[in-house]
Amino acid sequence: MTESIHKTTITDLARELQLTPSTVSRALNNHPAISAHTKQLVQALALKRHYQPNRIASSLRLGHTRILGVLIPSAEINFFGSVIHGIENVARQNDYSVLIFQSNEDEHFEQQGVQTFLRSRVSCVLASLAKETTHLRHFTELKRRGVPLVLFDRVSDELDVPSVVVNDYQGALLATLHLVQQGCRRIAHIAGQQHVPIFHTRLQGYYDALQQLGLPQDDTLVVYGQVTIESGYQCMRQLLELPEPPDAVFAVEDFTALGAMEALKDAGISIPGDIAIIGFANEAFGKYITPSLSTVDQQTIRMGEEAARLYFDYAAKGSFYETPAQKVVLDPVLIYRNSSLRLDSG
Amino acid sequence: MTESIHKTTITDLARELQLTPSTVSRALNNHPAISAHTKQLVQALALKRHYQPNRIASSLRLGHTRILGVLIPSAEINFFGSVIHGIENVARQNDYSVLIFQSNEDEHFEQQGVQTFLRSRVSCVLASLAKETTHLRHFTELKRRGVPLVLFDRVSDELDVPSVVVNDYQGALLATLHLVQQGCRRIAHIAGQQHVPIFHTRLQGYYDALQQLGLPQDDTLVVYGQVTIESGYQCMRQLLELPEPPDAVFAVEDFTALGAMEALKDAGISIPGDIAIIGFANEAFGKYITPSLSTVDQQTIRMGEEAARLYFDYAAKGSFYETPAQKVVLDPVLIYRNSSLRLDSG
DNA sequence: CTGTTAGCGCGTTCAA
DNA sequence: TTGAACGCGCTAACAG
Repeated sequence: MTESIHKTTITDLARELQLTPSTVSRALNNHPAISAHTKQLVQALALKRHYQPNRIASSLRLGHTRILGVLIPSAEINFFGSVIHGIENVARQNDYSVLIFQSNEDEHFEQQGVQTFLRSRVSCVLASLAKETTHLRHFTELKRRGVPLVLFDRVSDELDVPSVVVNDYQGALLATLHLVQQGCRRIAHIAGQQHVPIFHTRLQGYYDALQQLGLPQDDTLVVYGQVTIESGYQCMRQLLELPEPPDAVFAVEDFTALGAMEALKDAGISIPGDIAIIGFANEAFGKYITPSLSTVDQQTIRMGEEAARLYFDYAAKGSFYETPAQKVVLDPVLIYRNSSLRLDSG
Repeated sequence: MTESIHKTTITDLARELQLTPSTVSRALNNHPAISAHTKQLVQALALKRHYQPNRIASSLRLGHTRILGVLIPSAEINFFGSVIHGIENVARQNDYSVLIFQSNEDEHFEQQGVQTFLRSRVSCVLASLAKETTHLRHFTELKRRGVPLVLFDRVSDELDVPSVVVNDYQGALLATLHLVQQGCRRIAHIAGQQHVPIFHTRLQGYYDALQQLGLPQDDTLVVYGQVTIESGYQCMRQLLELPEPPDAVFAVEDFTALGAMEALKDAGISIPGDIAIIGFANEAFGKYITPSLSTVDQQTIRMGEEAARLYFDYAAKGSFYETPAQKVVLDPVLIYRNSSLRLDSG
């Protein structure tokens, strides 16, 4: 289709310069055994003829594509958009390209994605698992074939491959400590479903922070929600009905925090004066609501950069699967905003 | 690198079945001239040997790659993440893949992106121009070479190629009409920099709506801002100081609207009771602020889908550049939320 | 219905 | 320092 325009090849250049394709190829790739004169000649003509090397032919010959296959649940989710941003920037610096495939949280699509990457002969697959993924065969298949695989964010411990995640535990710890530092003493936690690993981890971080500070652990201060705005609202109402309500709330993520804030506003309770609030994830809206929402940033761009770097580091060292799989754990970053700042110094 | 595992080829399959590679190829591609028996035989063995067709070889032979090259300013911007989402979904349905390149708003990177796509021999380029792009040579080059090019959102009229944009004019018109429909009569507009086409268009839509309704055009009700939260705040203050302040504000986009809302809150003016507000762009935060922000949705996912479809439609019809370039103009969709709803029926 | 032949464009032996 | 020859894996034209 639509292939009327003739594309210049090294053969064309060779013919015009009375050389062989091999020499032209070498000259273009800056091979040491080619005279400076010839190189100049070839490169000048290549420019003049608008020569563009055919990567397909080159890939076929070389056996690899310089393409990173990125498998994500959805590009529409901000988190993954940022990760793509990070990956693509590092890829570009290494003269690699990025192929995108969305699983749309469907295991079947995920398998299809792996297959597409296999067929495209990508140099590496960077993946974040779909929520509903139960079987990991398609990923072990990649490994079996020697295709480098790096996991990020939604990882699996069963798969023994390099990965990068954010330290949820530490994020929860820091968030809780921060509230105490602001003078709060009865810190509540609106938790998520405990079968989801990250939500469970955040609860642990919350508990351990209290323990580290010698604060009592009051189980009435922990309520379990559904990780939605509405659920955050309900959970907050529940906390307000306590005989001794909290003076601060650490919400498992920002939407929950938002719901909690709405409940407080409706009840005429001041934030952070009466009750301080902190969320988790640094969603885009947090900066714009009133009061602005303190939260824990998950370093999404860096996550993408690190994932890509993991591949390049291994590739530089030689083979990918002969080194033990490195697990990069990113430190989350506290974002101090008005919903939790009671003192002047954050 | 890391290529120890042997990959099955059609030749391997052919040898094992005492056939020729051509027959195997045809069987796998479901060629009509192959017996059902042979097809079954081949396909069974392909499965058994975990055969994955080599797309590189196929592309080299066929002369095209079934890859869409997507050039965007940044994957971190929500808008473009959604567009990618739309593009990838349509691409996948057609058994195409999506290659991503970010210009990071830099013309030099943009050129580099086009070059990468040229070398990768993508089947089509879908692009949204970088803000600072002045020269269009790299794009005309694509056209010159017969590589299909579809522009979306940030398009250029100089380039005579298919494109898809959202109807900003109509969005502004609808937004203004909506405010009037809610009983407002003195509608103000916080405008953007008029050298930016979309901002200028929105102003026109605003003017024309007033004219259509026979409302007076009061130039003191139009203030020009910088399209930031702070600027929105200042512009709103300016409007409040008028001898006859407005009873509604159409802001050129959501961040401006947000700033305006903050100014109103600080002044103790009720939204929408005293002054109704509507923004533009349907940014993620609008749903979550109080009151929730009415706005104009730009149909980002559909924009991606339509852009991809534009290519597939042309490709199906034959050659890309022999048909006049179609300009798809998407109808924006009004999102009615609390910042503008004074009546029960939206 | 299947086999034979050839070539897509490139990079890499081996030879000179 | 350059050339000749070959093959990566696949598909399409031509034969039979």
